[in-house]
Amino acid sequence: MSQHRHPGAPGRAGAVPTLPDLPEATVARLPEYLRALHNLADTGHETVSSEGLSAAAGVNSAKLRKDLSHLGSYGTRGVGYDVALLIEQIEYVLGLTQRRAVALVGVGNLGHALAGYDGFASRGFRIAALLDADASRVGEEINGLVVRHIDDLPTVAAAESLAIGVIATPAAAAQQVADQLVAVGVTSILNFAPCVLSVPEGVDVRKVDLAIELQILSFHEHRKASLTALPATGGAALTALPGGFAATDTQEAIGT
Amino acid sequence: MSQHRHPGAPGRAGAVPTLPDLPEATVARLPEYLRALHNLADTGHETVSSEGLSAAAGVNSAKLRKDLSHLGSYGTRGVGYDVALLIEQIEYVLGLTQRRAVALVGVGNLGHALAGYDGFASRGFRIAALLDADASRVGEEINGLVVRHIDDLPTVAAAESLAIGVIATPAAAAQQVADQLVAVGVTSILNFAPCVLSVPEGVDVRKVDLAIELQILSFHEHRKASLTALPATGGAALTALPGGFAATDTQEAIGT
DNA sequence: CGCGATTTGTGCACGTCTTCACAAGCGCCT
DNA sequence: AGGCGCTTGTGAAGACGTGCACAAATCGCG
Repeated sequence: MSQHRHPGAPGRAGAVPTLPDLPEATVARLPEYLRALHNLADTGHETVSSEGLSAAAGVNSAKLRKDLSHLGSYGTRGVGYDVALLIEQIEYVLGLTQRRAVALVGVGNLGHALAGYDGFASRGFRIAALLDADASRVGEEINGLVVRHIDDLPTVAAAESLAIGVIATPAAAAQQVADQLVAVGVTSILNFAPCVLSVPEGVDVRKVDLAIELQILSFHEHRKASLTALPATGGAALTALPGGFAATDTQEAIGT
Repeated sequence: MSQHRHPGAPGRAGAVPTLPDLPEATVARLPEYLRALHNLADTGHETVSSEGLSAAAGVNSAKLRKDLSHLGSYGTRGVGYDVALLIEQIEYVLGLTQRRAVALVGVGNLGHALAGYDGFASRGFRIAALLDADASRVGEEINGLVVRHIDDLPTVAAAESLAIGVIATPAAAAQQVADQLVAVGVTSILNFAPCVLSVPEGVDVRKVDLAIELQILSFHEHRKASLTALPATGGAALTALPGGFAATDTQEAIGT
């Protein structure tokens, strides 16, 4: 029937089924689709159209179809996508068929919350160890897990198949922790510390910086404010501006 | 001297100094530059080259120069950028010259951590209120702030100039909270709940989903694993594959 | 059995982002 | 004063991502 073939293995019939190498943008959206699909499955839907799924995931429907087509997806024209099948496929592509072990380093304010966050457990991950450098925190029990000292990392890595690490330490400690993680074979790091990590090639780092997100929002606030204020106040708004670049720039323009 | 003009106000001489409308990608990087610059300032640097700053921020130096040029930046050729001046400019563009008030809704696991996170305070924000719908949490004191009931939101908004809200509730409550925030005039929302929010036009929403970040890393893990495994095992790897799409696809290819 | 309604998958054009490479500008040294 | 080395700012090209619009495919119904 369907002559479907992966984009990743185009010509060679019977070629090894390497993962199609998806565009990064697509990969970043797949988890969102997955979440929406689980919701749909829980509410009894068996199939869903690209229109319906894209609405649930908050994206354009054409984009969704293109994304799914990249993974050689099985929709049926005139009907839509089989929810269960699509879940299975996306979970396979994302490597979620096995529950991945994650080491969480840094049990401070944020690390504490992460340790208790159900979202990790419910979406394919298992916190295999809580680690901290602070001896006074070692031994503390959080959510059924005991905090161990960071020096136990090699032991933990030996006992578990540990590929992913989460860094929730202060920025000053992050690089050292990253080095330790890499040393025991971790090849993916989720970094919550506000700093740049340098890691060897082959190691993936994703960064989440809560303050940065707010600062981006702040920019848009600033922009919205300046847009709505100016048409009303006209040139008078000039005097309200801080010294920075805008004033300099503007003064030159006026001086001409 | 410098005939500099904002891209945002191209032709009109003496035009109102609207913010240059920066590319979204640039906006997302400015906070990172800002953080790097603060580090440099703290370590006594007065100027920095694009090479140096880009290294500290973890980006390409050409990209950094282009980003900075977008905001009509003042570097000096042969020397570099004045650290203090650049900080001032970026902070102005990001709207951080005023300390912005933020309402944090949802004081569960994550909200608790966010309430205690210094990064907000140290980077231009002030948590103006902690709110929760759970009456048993109301009255609790976190980091010097008392948790108030979500119904007090209008009161809070009236007392403060409140433009930014952070949602750290369970997904089920997020949409309702978003509506309430919008109703009191919030125009930027940072959403930690794993769901899509629908908001009126003019309201910005940024989403942070911790599990999604891990799932993206998981994909890369999966990919790395399949890349290193296949050349060694060859076609035998076929039998090791899960039932999902790969098997279906492959079996068809084999069956032919 | 054929037709129309519906929905997927995708070619194409457009816009955005990235990167290279280099001219223009600046300071320093002689 | 002049030249030299360094660094910025930017034009142009290419890679990437997006969205439209439509042909191809499937189902259900008469």
